[in-house]
Amino acid sequence: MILQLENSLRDALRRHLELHYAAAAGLEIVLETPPRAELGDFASPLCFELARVARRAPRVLAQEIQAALELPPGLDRLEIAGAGYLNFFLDRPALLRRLGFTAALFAQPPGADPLDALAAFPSAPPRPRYKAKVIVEHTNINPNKAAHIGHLRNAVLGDTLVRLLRRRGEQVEVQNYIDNTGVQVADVAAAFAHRGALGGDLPAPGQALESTRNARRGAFAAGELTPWPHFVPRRDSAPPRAACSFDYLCWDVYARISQRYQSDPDARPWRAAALHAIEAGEPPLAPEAHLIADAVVAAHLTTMARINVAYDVLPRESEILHLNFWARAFALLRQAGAIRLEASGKNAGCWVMERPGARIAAAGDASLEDVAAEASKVVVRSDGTVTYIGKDIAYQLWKFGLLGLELPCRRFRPDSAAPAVWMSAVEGEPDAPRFGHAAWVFNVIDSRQSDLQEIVIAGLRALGHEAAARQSRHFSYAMVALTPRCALELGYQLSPEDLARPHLEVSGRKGQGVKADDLLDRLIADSLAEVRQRHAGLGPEEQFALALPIAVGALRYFLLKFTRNTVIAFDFKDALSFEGETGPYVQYAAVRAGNILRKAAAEPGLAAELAAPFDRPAALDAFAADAGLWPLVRLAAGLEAQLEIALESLEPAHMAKYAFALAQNFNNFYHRFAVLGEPDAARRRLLLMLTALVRRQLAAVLALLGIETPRAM
RNA sequence: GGGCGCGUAGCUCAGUUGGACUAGAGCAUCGGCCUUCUAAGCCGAGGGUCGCAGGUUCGAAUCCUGCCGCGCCUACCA
Repeated sequence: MILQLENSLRDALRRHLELHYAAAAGLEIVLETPPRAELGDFASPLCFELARVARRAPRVLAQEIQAALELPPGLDRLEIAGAGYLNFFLDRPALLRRLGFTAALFAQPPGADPLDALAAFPSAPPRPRYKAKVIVEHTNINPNKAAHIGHLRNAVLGDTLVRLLRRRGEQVEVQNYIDNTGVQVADVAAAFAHRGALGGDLPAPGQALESTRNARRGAFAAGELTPWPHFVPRRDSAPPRAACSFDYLCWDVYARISQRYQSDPDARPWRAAALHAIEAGEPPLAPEAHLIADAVVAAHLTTMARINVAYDVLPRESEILHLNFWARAFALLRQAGAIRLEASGKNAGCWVMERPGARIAAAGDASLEDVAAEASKVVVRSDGTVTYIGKDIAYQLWKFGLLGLELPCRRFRPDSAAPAVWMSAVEGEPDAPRFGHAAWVFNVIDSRQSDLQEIVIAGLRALGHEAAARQSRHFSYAMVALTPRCALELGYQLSPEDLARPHLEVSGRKGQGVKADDLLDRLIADSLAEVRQRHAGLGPEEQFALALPIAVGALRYFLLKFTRNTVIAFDFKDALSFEGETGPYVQYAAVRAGNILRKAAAEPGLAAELAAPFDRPAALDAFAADAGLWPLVRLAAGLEAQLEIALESLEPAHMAKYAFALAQNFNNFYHRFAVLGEPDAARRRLLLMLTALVRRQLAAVLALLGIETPRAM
């Protein structure tokens, strides 16, 4: 609502400047929200900027503009403040009408939840910017072990980006790339293959998978676990997650084989042999590796479903290789001269690509050859196998439809409770959608890989795909690390240097890190304990249904409130908090607003009043002029404008901050105004309409963050 | 060595792309508020040389330069 007015005001200002101030050409029209509501609804410091080029005093220019500017409809007046600020005031009663303040609130069949009626209120129409398919690639967890908090940050950021884009009306395809032929899967497959030498009582992978599955099914059938996707223990007799989760089992297997490589040089060839067997499709290791990877993928999808993250398609690396995506890309790269076969130096025998913008530094003791080698990246190893860079260039080309190949797909686990998702396959199903062919691509990958992402984009450029290179975005974010305190809490041994560090990187190889499902389980246990205290009268199922969205809300908000390039130093104390700047705080505000509305709808006299439109213009004007109430209206109506800022800066944290600010303002309102106790009927009606507006916007912004609004808290 | 990022209250972080007398939140600490639409809340207090030094300009936490400190990357791993 506000966004449309803001845009029309910006257009009016631009036209006015073009017409009257030749010097203003190319000047950006900056509109911001004034620090205090009495200063107006939009402010522009453009006269200061204009003063510089027009060589006249800002205040004089402001007065000229004030006298001559024709305000677009919906705006009431323009005031000058300070040294030359332009402060614009909305036609506030008109905005209230557009926001539905005079419409009937609850005209609906009896028995329905009155809050459902809020969906009928006007909201801004979608305004897509890209006007073409957008691919967002996220999650991308190596399918060899359970997901940890670092993976959660990726998935939550990616999923929220998708939600923001879709809300703006963009056509988005969500891809989750599965590296099922890489070193990490090979390591776990090798561990199973050498389980005799590894010691312990590890069964064959198929058997291990079957036994964890049976353990889970048995516990579920016995009523000890909640249904998919959470599988949370209902009783103390329920098996721990580690006993019935194949990805947990693999977590330990991976840690064991990694340690074995460290301590036993004789074990190291296992890895290369496994990689070779997987690539050649040799049984039994290759089919076992596929079994392991697909089972772990299924576990990851379940984990992500717990926090409302879903995908459209899962392209697997095995198809990138076997369907000759790489072979095609390799031919294209050679043809274009983008890669060359190195004849000498440390990369002799490799196909390499120049690092973009690489400069030969004046190196101290490094030889010239080494310095040159550092400026180039290996795309094909001397043994003829392709590196990540090569595969990713092929994948990126396919995303843009530039490879000339289609990716056949089959339904992944169509018989499971999970939502439908497609997975690449050598032979696809005929009714599979046509994936790829996007105009914009966002790769959600942590900032440690920004170097590689730049090289991939340089690869597109080297092939002459300038537009695709420009429209490839590395949506980067900093890693999740552990505070030393948290690492100690988890029982890890730390060196004195580690203890002094601000944060510690998690190491999957050492089996270190906080597993995603463990964290969620703790959050659910904590929120369930709260719910039991507050809603002792509810049955266990209902209590659980309330506790779930609160736990998920806490987790998603925690991961979203940090801006992307802030390293999250993970600490249980902060992550498990439900107070202050948290998801549950925002949910609580929404629930409180809903409670007022439900109570209003339950009072027969009031409900009848609310079912009719509101016709008291004088009361509406007085309400619009109330300086104590307007800031909340202004803030609540600004959702779309905030969405634009969040998308412009690709910063989901901006949306999280907005959600918190709105909740905070509403909580303040909640304490200052007794809505249902308001004696003046007309004013009570308007306070209720404001409550309805805020409830609607809070639920909407929470949904954008992938957080549900619980029915009660 | 080079590249990228960071340095703001005791702690964890925001800061609308250079703007508005007083740099904002949350946590922690201290003090108040439940007979009222749920206290997962509200109100208040203390706490800051925005790493340091220069520069650019009407105006700098924000831009430029140089230092200091920290993190990540700089593999024929991804």
